[in-house]
Amino acid sequence: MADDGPPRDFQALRTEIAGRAGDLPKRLMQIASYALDNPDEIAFGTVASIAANADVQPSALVRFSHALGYQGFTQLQEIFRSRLRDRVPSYDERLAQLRGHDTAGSRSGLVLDGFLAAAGQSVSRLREQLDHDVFERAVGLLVPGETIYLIGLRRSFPVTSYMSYAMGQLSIRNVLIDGLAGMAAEQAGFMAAGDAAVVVSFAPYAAETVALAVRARERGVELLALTDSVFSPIASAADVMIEISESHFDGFRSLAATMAIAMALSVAVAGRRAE
Amino acid sequence: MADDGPPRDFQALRTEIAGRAGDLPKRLMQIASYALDNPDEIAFGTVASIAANADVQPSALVRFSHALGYQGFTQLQEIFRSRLRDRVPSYDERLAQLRGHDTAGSRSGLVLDGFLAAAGQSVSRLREQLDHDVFERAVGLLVPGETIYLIGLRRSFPVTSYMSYAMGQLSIRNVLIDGLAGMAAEQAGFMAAGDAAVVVSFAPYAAETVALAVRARERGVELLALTDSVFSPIASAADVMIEISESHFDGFRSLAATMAIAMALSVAVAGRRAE
DNA sequence: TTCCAGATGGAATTTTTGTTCCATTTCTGG
DNA sequence: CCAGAAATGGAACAAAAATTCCATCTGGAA
Repeated sequence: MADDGPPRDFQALRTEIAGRAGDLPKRLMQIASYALDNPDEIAFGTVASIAANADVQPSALVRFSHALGYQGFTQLQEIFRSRLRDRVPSYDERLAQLRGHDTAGSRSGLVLDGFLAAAGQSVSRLREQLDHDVFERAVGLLVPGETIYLIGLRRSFPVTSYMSYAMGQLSIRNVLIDGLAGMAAEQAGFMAAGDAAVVVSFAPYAAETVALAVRARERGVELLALTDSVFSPIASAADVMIEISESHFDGFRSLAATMAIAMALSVAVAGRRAE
Repeated sequence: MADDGPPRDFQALRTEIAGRAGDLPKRLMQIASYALDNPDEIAFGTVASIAANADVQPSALVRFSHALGYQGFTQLQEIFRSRLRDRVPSYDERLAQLRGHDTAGSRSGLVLDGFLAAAGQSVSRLREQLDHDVFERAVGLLVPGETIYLIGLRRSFPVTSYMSYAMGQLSIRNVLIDGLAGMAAEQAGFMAAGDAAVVVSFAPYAAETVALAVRARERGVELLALTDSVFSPIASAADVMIEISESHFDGFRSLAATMAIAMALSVAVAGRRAE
C-alpha cells in the first residue's frame, strides 16, 4: 500500500519518531532524540547550526527528514514551527481567560499573580542596577577556590542546594552545609585557606549562618556574600558582597533574582576554569 | 550622546515602536503596525513573504530595521523569535548581535544577563499562558490534605525544600522527602488516603521521583504534579498537573516560574484554610 | 510654480542556506 | 574473515534569502 505520507502535526510526528526508535540508524536516532529534546532549536535554527549543536553533519539532517517521508528539512522544520504558532494564546483568548477568572472571584489567582509580579520585578530591577564589576569580582573570588563551601539555611537553603546541584553537574568541588543533625559547625570544620565560601542570608539573618561566616573568615577562606543590605551582618565579614533586593508579596520574598545569580555564578566559574 | 542601541527584547521593542509612532515615515509606520499585529508572521516569515503580506517592498523592511537601530532585518527578526523561543540566545549569539556596541562587555556579565533573561521570560510567559482554573484546582486539591508530602529530587529539590520552609511558616503540616540516607521510600511510607502530595520533576525525570509518584497514587493520596510536559511520566499519574515551561540558558533551566508557583501554592493553601 | 530633502520601488548583488553527490567507513550475514 | 549493503562525512552545488544601490517619486517650503 502507498505511504500515508509524513505526519502533519507535531504530536503525530512525536509519536512517529517514538515508534520508529528501534529501526533507525545510529546517527538518525541521535538526531531524533535531539529533536524531541530541543524542539525550539529545530524550529528556529538553520541546518548548519542545528547540525553543530546536535554534533551531526548537515547532510544527516536532510537524510533524517527523508527517512520520515518529508521532501526536505524545510518541510520537517515547518512542523516544528507550527507547534509554536499554535501555542501562543491570542489576545482575545487571554481576555476570555481573565474574565472567567474574575467571575469566579478567586483569591488564589491573585496570590499567584502577586508572586509572579514580585519575581518579574526582582529580575528586571537586578538587570538594571547590578554592577557587573561586582559580579566579575565574585566570580574571580570563587574560581581559584580549592573547595567551595555553600552556606545558607532556612529560606536561603533552596539557593545553596541548587548551587550544589549545578556545581556538581559542572564538576566544581563543593560542600553544601545543610545543618543536618545539627552538624553545621562540623561540616564547616574542614574549611581552610585556599578554599572559598558562598554565604547566603537575608533578614532576619539566621544566627548560625552569621556564625559560620565569621568562622570561615577566621580560617582564611575567601568569602562571597549574597545578601539584601550593606548593613547585613554577613556583609561586613565578606570579601565581596552582592546586594540583592528582592520584591516581596504577602510577607514572602521572591527568590527569582537570587536563584538567577546562583546559576550564573556556578556557570561562570565553570567557564572561567575551562579557559 | 551615543545611541543606546536597539531594544533587546520584545517588550522593549514594542514600547520603542509605540513611542516613535509619530515621527516615522508613512511606509515605515505601515510596517510597524503590521509587525505589532502579526508578530508570528515576522518571526517565521522571510523578507519577501512578509513584504508581500504587509503590501510593502522588501527594502522597506530593511529600512525599518535600520530605523530602529538594528543592523538588518535578521537582527530585528531575532527579537520576534525570542518571544516564542524558550531558550535565551547563548553568549556567542549575543556577542554577534552586539557587534559594534560595548565590546568590553565581559563574558561573565553575559552569563548573568542570560540567566536573568531566562528568568524574566519564564515568568512573563507563565503569566500569559497559565490557566487559572488549573491553579485553582491545584489549591483545592491540597487544602483538605491531612499531611502534604513534598517530592522532588536533584534539580527540583530547591523547590520542594522551599515549599517545606514556607509551609512550616504557615503551619501547614508537611513532610519533605529528601532521600536522605537513601530512605526516600521509607519517608514516603506513611502516606495514606486523606493526605496530599506535590511531586516536582523535569526532564530527565529522576527514576526515583517517578516511582514515588506512582506509589503515592496507589496509596490513595491526592497527587499534584508540577512538570514540564504533558508527556512527563508523572503527569499521567497525577490528579492535577501544572505545566510549566521554563526558559533555559546554556543548558540550565530557570526555576523562577516554578518557585513562584511553589510560593503561591503554599500561601494560597494557607489562605483557604484560614477561611 | 520650482526646488530639494527625504521617501519609495525595484532590480542587482552578495550572503546565507538547503540539498546533492560521492568517496570512505562501518556494520551485517554467510 | 570476507563480500555486500548500509551509513556516514564533507565538499560542491543550486536555490533562496537578505541587503544594497540608485533612479524615480512625493510633499512641503520658498
